[in-house]
Amino acid sequence: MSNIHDVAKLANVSSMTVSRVINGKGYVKEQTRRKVVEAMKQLNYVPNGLARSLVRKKTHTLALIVPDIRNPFFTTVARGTEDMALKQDYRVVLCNSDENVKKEKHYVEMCLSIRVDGAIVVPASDASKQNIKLLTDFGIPFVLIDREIDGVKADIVRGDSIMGARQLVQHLIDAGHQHIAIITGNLSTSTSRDRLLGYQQVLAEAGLGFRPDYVKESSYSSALDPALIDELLACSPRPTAIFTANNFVAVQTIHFLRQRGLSVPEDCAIVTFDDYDPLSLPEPFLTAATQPAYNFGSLATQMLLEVIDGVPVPSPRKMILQPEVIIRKSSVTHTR
Amino acid sequence: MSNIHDVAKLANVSSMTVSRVINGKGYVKEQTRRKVVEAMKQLNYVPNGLARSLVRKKTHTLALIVPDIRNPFFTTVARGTEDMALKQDYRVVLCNSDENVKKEKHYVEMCLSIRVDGAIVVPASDASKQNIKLLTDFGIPFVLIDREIDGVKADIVRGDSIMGARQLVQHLIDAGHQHIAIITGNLSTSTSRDRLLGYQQVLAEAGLGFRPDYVKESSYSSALDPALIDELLACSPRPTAIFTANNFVAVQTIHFLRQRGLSVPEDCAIVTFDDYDPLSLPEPFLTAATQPAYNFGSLATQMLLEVIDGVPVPSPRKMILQPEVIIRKSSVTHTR
DNA sequence: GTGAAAGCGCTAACAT
DNA sequence: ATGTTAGCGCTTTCAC
Repeated sequence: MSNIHDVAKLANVSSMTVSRVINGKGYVKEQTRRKVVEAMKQLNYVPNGLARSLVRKKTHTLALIVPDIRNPFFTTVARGTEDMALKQDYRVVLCNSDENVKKEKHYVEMCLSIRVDGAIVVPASDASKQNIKLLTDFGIPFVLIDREIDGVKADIVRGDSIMGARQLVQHLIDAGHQHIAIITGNLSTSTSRDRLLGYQQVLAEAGLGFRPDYVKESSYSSALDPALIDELLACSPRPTAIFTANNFVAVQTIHFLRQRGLSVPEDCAIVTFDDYDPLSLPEPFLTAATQPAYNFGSLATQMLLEVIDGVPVPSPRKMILQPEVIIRKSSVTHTR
Repeated sequence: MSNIHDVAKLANVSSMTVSRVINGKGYVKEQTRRKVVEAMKQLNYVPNGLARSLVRKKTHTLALIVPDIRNPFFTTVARGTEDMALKQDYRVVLCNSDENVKKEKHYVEMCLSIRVDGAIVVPASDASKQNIKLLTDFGIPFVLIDREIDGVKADIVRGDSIMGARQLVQHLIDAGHQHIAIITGNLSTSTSRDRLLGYQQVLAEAGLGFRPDYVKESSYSSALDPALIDELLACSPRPTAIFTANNFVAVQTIHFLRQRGLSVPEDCAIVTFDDYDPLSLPEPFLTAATQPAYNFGSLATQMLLEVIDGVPVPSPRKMILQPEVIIRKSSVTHTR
């Protein structure tokens, strides 16, 4: 692989002139320029990005750290990020934390090592605080997506989990449900806490009272423990509806309910946060509070690039996008 | 951000000694080592990966180029790749070609510029040949996944599309279907051609004869044109079953059929290649030839790293994994 | 318009 | 066991 000196030699100029041609700045006589371009072609020259980044102190690389790339929600976030980044000539290194703060730390350290220009992070949990601090300490600009971190002031793009939860639970109450359970995600994430909060608020407002045994904590990404379902079913009275933390939990909940001979929505209605991805269902079934995942990604990237480019903006900036509740069969018993 | 010289100065040693400590090779007196480690901590020192890669001519970075990160199949491939790469201390830059050879080229050029150590590619189409040639020209090791390219000899991990197609179509014939249509992916991909081939083979063997008007070409990732469905329905006799190119096409086909008042499988059975991702369906519906996507990713990465490490292996190596056909409701009319 | 020198932060190779 | 020198491939700065 040839380098800038090879090109310079072949074109009978200095490497500085070649550099000017590559970057299109500084004065170069048209004739010289052509000689150089010709030499570059002949040698199949591709500038070495490493060397360039080293001297310029700019890598044109962003990191996107998400908890689970298999979740369609984050995949869509990734597309939003990638499209926006590409548009502004940045590349994105995709990192998968597995909802694991330690793995997340590994990736943050990688970010430092390869000198990314900025990071977009969906924090694994509140304990991600230490990882965020690393970014701060090293002066790497970042934007959070989806989840706030307790005690961290940072730019963020997220949904309104309280509001989404309120609407979903209100919908159940309107449909006549009085015994509504909830399966939350890991409560060390802000979205889980907010969804629980919205649930509690609406129950209280409806005078339905809060039953701790109707609340089960699970996780957004890992396997749902069927024992939780059994515990809920053993409650008296048995819940007639469940609000699940996200698409993933919903699917598994339905699965376990059916396994136990219960049908949805007749025996138990289900509402959830986050839709399936559009590709997945021939016939959408789940009542869901859907979020504009693609926009989460593209907006966060836009915000990040503004910070990187030194655009003067107030800090921290919080963009809170409203979910849209879509009523489907999983929560509607009677045909209208 | 401090550099190796700062550390050296603080520890009262040369930067070479610091380098030895960082890399844990060469002799360093324990006492010196401790001084250096102390200095590194104090300065929050993180070695500059760019400089290191530049001199070592090794980036410990792989590129994974896939046609669509939103397709669960490729997402799972990505996880397999990432997990295996991480295990061997490589990072993965994820690139999305959008089934678009031009965008793919952009990413290949990026690979050259950032000097990735190797690439894993699901080629967008046969026209990806030129992009593959770029990699070859610059001596960048690569492994293909899923799709062969006409006239390119390269390491590859892929499924057996012919066999999968054969089994799916045979299943339909066994169920009594005589009029079986097919909606293929873009025929400039080898998998599409192979699936069509398997379809034709089995029809011929069953003496059913091949009807060109039963064959429609679509695409794996982009929107299905409903006109294709109308054309199929207008055939005489009307097909009683359709073999679709992949999960994506299947879902859209079912959607359009239902829109036209036909039910699946009663009015028209559906079989397809590639399953949904496990997260997506509370109640799996589609009869599918499923492929071990995670293994595609991890095996390909393993092969690639062997090449990079100069392990002597025969070349090209082809790993062809068998699909598993799972019969579900979309193709079974009668309860047994 | 073009070039020479210096240096980005690191390590390989050769001292000592 | 540690240091010195040179150079990876590029750009910044200043000179001509």
